[in-house]
Amino acid sequence: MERATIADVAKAAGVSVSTASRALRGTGRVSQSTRERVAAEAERLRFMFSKSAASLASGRTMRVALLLPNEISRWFNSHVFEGVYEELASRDYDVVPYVIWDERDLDAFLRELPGNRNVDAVIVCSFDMNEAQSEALAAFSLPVVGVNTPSDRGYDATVRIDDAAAMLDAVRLLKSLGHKRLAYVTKPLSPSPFVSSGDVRVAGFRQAARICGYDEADVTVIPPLKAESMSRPQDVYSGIAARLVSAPEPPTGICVSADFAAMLLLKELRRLGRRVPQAISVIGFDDDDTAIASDLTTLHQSPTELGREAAQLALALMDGKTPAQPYVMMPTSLVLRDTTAAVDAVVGI
Amino acid sequence: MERATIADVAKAAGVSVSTASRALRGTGRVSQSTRERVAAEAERLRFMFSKSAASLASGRTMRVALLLPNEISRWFNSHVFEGVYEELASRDYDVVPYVIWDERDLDAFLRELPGNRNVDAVIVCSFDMNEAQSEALAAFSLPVVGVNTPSDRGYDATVRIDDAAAMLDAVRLLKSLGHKRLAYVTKPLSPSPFVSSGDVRVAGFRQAARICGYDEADVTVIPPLKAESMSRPQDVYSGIAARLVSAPEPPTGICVSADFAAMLLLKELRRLGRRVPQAISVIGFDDDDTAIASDLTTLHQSPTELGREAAQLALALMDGKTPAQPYVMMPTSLVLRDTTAAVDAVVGI
DNA sequence: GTGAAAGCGCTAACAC
DNA sequence: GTGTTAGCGCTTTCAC
Repeated sequence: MERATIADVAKAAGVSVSTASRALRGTGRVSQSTRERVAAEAERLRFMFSKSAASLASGRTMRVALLLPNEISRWFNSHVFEGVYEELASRDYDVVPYVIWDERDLDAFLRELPGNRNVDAVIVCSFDMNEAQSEALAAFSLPVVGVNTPSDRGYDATVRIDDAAAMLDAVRLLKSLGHKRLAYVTKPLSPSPFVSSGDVRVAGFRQAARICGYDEADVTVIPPLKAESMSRPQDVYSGIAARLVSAPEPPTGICVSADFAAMLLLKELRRLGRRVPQAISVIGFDDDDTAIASDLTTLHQSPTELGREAAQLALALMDGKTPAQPYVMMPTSLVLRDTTAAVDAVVGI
Repeated sequence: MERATIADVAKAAGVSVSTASRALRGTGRVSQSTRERVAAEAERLRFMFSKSAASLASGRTMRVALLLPNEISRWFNSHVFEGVYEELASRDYDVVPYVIWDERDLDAFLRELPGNRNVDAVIVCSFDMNEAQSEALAAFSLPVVGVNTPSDRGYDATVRIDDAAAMLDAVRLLKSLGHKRLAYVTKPLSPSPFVSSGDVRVAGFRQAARICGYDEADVTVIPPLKAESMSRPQDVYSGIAARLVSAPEPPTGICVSADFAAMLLLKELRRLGRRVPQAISVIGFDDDDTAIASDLTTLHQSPTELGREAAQLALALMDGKTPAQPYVMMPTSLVLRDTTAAVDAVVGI
């Protein structure tokens, strides 16, 4: 397939290159007849724009970078990606992922990409950069929008879920079911130093417990473990399950920071002979496929929506608009399934 | 951040633009001292290459397109993406996804992208194009590599899992467990007309049954349903479960084309009072998180590996090499969990 | 080992 | 409405 350039199209249609450009892009004033003639020739010659040439000349790349702190395939990441893609693709933008595992990757990104008009915007997902790093990013005159970032500093816009409200929903449910002692279990840490630590969520849980009148002594928080320190992921949860169950006053209402972790914990609790939900209630977070598989009561969130919202903000910013509400909080919702029940229902253990 | 161009760097280092280019890219002969001087100035000026300018001048875009027939967030897609990304990113390529839902999307892709040097290669995932379409793609002088495509025609290289061998593993297991009647359940069709239909897998199952000595009458195949035709996904499986269970001679060994579907079917079978694995054995496919959650015996496949392999082939082709083995078949492996058991163990129902 | 010069294919003033 | 003219920031012969 011989590459036809816009010059070829222009010549074939008997117009100048600039007219051909205007006609093909629908900008400026071009007569109906010329427009059609040019379009016909372009079609005939199988003309395609060179994105590189267009970018170079216009300064707009039609490309936005999506920064991820870990695997593209993770539930959260891939869903955010999907949302971002949907919005951006419909406006003809390409979205290019960059997985940033460590400082080296971030440095490389910062020193190679955002400068010389290589992307039109950057969307940063679940990232926790230090001040210097986010300043470095902000220093480029590019829209930077964050998804579930720990703070708004350094971002032109951010989108996040309302962790505090979510935890309040969960704790209120447990309270209403009569649970006297609660626990919060954090999923293992990702190896990337940039993943948001989830502190907001734990803090939200603690605060919710306080609001609902729980005494600090009745609230256990299991901090995250390093995933690598364990042979099998399962082992992490058998340890935690044992610890929870063997406490002098075992908690009966348990919140877990992610469904996958909740699912594993659930298995371990049952393996230890604890009946869920009869003896212990478990609430997950995310509402992913494992929650469905485990019939897990959980807090539903929609990372796809977060991605869509983030992309819309990026779009607005790229258009030079100032979003009316650049810092967006998205709701979660409690999904009741089969791992929560009233404490009154306890029969045996 | 003021954009420094290579000309600025060259001037600052007191060399010509071409020398600066050579120095920065490590190509051609440049003296050690110049190289260092140029590097230092580039660093100082925070120089970054303009990808567009480089592409335009060199004809290489350092970008490869990944064509997906449906959501980026799907287990298979996002894992292939991850594998592709890993290989390509380490060689400095960007990978840009394009979700092709329908003919319109494919036309748009075909007419806009691959031409004028907009990508260096195309990787096509689980795609089933017609002859004209794959010819159109092949007509560009670009490497095109397929992942789990129904055929090799039109591709410079393909990577796929060995569906036939996988199904043989599954059927052999069921046979060895004493199951007399088998069934194969296909997951609902995706709305995209381009997703590989999975015919290879069903054919593999049928063949495996034949090889293992099953009579055709003892083998049931439930064809895929249109997902949209159902109110809830669950309903699809309650229907199928009822149908399987109520047959005059109900099958007791069931293969399902995907874990998520197997998991839903499993729930329905149990809801109907059938004990799995005591009365019925179920084998899934994929080995994703829902398989873990459901303790599902399943055929493990690694889409990440497929992606890596595909990317390596694309890399070789872009380098102008001819891969020794361009049509690669990857193995699956049977993972035994808790949904398969010997028929002898049947106690009650 | 280094420099000069000619593009790569397009957009964007600016004229008319 | 349409054409002319400069570039955009690089890479790449080709000289020297």
